[in-house]
Amino acid sequence: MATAKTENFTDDEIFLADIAKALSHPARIKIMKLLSEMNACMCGELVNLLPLAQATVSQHLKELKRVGLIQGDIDGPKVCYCVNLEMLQKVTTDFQNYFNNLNKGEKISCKPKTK
Amino acid sequence: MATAKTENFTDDEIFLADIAKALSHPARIKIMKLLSEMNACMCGELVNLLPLAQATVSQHLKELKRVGLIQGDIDGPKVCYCVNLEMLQKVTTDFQNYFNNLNKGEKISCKPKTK
DNA sequence: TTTCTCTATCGTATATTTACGATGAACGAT
DNA sequence: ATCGTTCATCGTAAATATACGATAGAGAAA
Repeated sequence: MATAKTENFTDDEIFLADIAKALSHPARIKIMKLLSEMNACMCGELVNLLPLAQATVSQHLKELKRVGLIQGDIDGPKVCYCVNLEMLQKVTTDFQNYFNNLNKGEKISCKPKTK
Repeated sequence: MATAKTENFTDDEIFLADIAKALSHPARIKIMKLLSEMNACMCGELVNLLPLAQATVSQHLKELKRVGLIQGDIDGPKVCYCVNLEMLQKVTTDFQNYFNNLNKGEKISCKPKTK
């Protein structure tokens, strides 16, 4: 026992945390929804559907692109964004496994006296 | 069309983003795992299992408590932390629904020319 | 070519996050 | 009462995130 202390986090832990970070803003949660509903969507359309300036939307898109959740195709002056299906499925199963394992181990909780 | 623009985000979007934020650090991903594996755990044990100072671990625990993913019971000078099962199950199904809906809408992706 | 549209990036301001040492409060044990 | 243990909080420094206006570049359209 008492291993770690200087030991770093695992790749899995870092991956899950990074995806969670990419989804840690309501705008990015919504962008994912919008992109999936519309199949694909220009950046400008997203700007119209969000209460944010164009530069800000572009930044959020960049963060989602960073982790691979979406991709953007240049189409003339426009950019067509869409969900990256492969990554989405990996993320879906990875989080499902993570949450299911958390549920598994737990049988007894602490006393109700929550601090 | 082109509704929104000043419209705020929905409660659902804010909730998912907030949970994602709580899980957006490897230490917090790991703390959830450790608490579920050990059923319940003193703060000091977590400190020994993480490459972080006691004050920092306490901060991470606070963030997880903030969104209700864990709870802590005072037991004399110690505090016994554990996963909040009800919240965990809500979060599990909420994220499952979110990801499944994202997968549903998508059939066609953009051209491969990812920018 | 000039102009227009679309989007990424720059610059910047503000707020939040992360991390740690130090301190203090709560409690058990002596 | 005093001491040791456990943990939260304070103070603080550095890094990161969020937001926007302004600008620049890449094409389409004229």
